[in-house]
Amino acid sequence: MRYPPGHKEETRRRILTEASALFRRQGADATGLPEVMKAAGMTVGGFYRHFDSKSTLFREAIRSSLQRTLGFLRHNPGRGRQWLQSAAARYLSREHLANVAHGCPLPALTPDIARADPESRQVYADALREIVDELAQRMPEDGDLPPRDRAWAFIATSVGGLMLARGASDPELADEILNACRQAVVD
Amino acid sequence: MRYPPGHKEETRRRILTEASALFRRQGADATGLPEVMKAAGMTVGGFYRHFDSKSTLFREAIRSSLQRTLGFLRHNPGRGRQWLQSAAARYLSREHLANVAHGCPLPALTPDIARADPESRQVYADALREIVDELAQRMPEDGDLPPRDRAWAFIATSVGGLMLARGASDPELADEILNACRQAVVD
DNA sequence: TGTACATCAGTGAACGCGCGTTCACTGATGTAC
DNA sequence: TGTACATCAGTGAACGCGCGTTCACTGATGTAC
Repeated sequence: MRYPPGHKEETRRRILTEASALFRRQGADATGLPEVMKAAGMTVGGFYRHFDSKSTLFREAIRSSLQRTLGFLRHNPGRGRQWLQSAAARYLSREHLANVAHGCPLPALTPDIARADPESRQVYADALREIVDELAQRMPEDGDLPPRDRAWAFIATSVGGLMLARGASDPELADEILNACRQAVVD
Repeated sequence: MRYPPGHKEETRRRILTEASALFRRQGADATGLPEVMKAAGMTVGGFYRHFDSKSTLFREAIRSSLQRTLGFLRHNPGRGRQWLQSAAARYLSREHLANVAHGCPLPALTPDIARADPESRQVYADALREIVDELAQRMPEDGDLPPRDRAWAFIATSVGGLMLARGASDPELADEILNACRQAVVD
């Protein structure tokens, strides 16, 4: 072969990274393959050496970005109330609000996923289960509800809050939403 | 004129209704004007007698569907814990889960709105303020946080929970999310 | 060591298609005189 | 009362454009003998 070993894998990874960012920023339908390939430093013809179709690319982008989110959760040390507070502060921050392209895919892409093919939704459901399992273990002991249910509520409030704040044109309104949700998730 | 009085307004309303449903079901980018006009029983050429552009249509669809959601909130009688319980039971139900086209636009379209033009985001922000005002008045007295903050958390958990549940391909997983959020929002 | 051929990641033009928007036209009714 | 013209919601073909996908080709390297 005329390329060093690992070259193809590296190219595939680069396409996936760029596509994943563009999908989150613009939505899946508004992002064209020519644009993705240009961002990866190639022309569009080469795409099909790496992926079967645009929907396969979307599926793999979901998979890799959700695994990245899971990685962040696992990397954040500790548990209990303190862990929750720190996780919420990071997730519901102005930085995360502004950084759609490299942030959690859930607030940016969940509606696109809900409209996607069954295989993509399966990838999403599997990753969501891993995320809720991880969170359930980190939940504080107190509370009437089982940890897993509190974990779901934490995810829903965080994802919903960040997403709603991103829609608001007014930064003050966005801040108000982020602050309220940050306080609510730690009780 | 060759059409009875009110005919044009009625046509405009019909286009808006159909567009609003299609946007929620398929996303704004995946919904074409020919499709919208066909759903309204017309051909595409007539569209521009009623709206300036597709983005204007999107903006008006957001406005009308968010006003509808606000209408449902206002119509639901009572306040306090009971009101919250009943609102959550309706919002986080299997019926609402399955009925994307005629349900609340927030879980279906917020990412599309976040990517839209400033005018559309302004319409969204204004409606969101009306919704949180309405909810804050209905919140139970108890709790450490101000009613408005609890209202934001209620919205975020409800919208986030419904959206996340819609993404899951597995109905059991979806039910688990809905149940957990329903219990969490009433404390 | 030299030569012929195979491999295959990537190029770039081409395909059919549906998009948002424009526009000349239709035809039923209202208005002017 | 009758006729000529204006109005305007809606039609349907056309426009330029970018999409997802295909495909003949390139050219550097590996392999066979």
